Amino acid sequence: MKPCHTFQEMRNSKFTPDEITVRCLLCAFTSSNSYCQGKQVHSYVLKKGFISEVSVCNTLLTMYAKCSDLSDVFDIFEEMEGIMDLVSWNATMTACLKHNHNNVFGLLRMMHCFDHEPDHVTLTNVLGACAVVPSLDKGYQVHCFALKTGLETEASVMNGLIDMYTKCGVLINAHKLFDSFSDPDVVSWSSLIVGYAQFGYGKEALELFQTMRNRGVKPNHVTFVGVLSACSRVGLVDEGLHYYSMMETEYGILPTREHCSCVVDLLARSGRLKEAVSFINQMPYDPDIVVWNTVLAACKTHQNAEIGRHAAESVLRLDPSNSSAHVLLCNIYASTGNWEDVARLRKLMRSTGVRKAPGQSWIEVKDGVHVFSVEDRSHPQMDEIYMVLGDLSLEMMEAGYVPYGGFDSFEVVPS
DNA sequence: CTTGGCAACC
Repeated sequence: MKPCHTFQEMRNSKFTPDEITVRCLLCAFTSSNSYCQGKQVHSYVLKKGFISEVSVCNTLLTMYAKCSDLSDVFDIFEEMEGIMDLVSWNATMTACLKHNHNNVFGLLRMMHCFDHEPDHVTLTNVLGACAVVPSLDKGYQVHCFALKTGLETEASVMNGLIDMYTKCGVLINAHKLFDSFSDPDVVSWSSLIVGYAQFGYGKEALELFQTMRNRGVKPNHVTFVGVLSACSRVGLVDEGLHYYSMMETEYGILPTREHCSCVVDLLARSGRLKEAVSFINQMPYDPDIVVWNTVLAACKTHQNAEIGRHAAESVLRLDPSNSSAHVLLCNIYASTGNWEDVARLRKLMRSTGVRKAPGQSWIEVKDGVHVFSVEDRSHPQMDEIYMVLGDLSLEMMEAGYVPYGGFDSFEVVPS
């Protein structure tokens, strides 16, 4: 029986729907992602005057956050002045975080002005926002607040802190916090494993995975993404393939698209390019741009023109304006002396106006964000920055560092 | 019967 039919039947009966009925309906439409039906309930809510009920508004906020965009969420939120409670603030923050809107900190300041005290849901959201920037400065402030209020003991806050420190690259803090946690769950373990894997500590990640299993915590699909990428980073290809099959046979977890991408990365990065392509051909998903880009990058490293050409052409079929695939394909044609195709591709790029998007990086210093892009020398302290950069580059080379892609792509001073 | 299925490949 569908919720809308039950609702219709109820309206024809002697029972009158109340705000609880409405909330249940909204929950149902939120989980089935039914925007149109959710909107109809919204109209009903307005007609029957339930809009003055704060819990109904909160459920509306959640429904729009899941089924629509932020403008619908803010429309409701702005109409709620005077009746909003802690849940309203939290639901709106969750919506901002979900839609990558950078207003979580603004909402935190606003809720403070409205005399609402943050709870563990608020802190979990704010920590999530610290992790995406990422901002260690703000993260430390939230950590202090969590200690002061005792919210640190809350599992979601603890996991949020572990994830925040991981994303900020301070694995020591993440691990310390993890050790102080009496009862780490699958999320805590996975955050740490993924963190170690991402920063290149594959061995440590795999050791953590082993300890986790020994302690009887059941890994899930996210844990395995971490495990597979850990294997990929340190070149443990056969171990990675072993974990990939273990995932299904021992834990009954069916591989998602992410797991398949990890296996492609695992094979391609180590130079087993043919196997990577045959894995792509037999995996249960249509290959997307991510997997072909992975293969393409690996072909560049391992100097494989034949598969590289296939990968680049596949990327361009899915995204005809992909500039880096154009450039790499050009290089592949050139490396095999295929000058006709080089000329053809260069002409095509000029006529379609495909240009390489400039790379950007940024760093947060105190309360300002400093942005840098290629060949941009507009920063007021540029001379000092390049002096330090030059020293660092020398030190790195003396230590034996060879940049990815070789020295020809390594520029100390822009031309 | 109102906020959280938190953590994820390049």
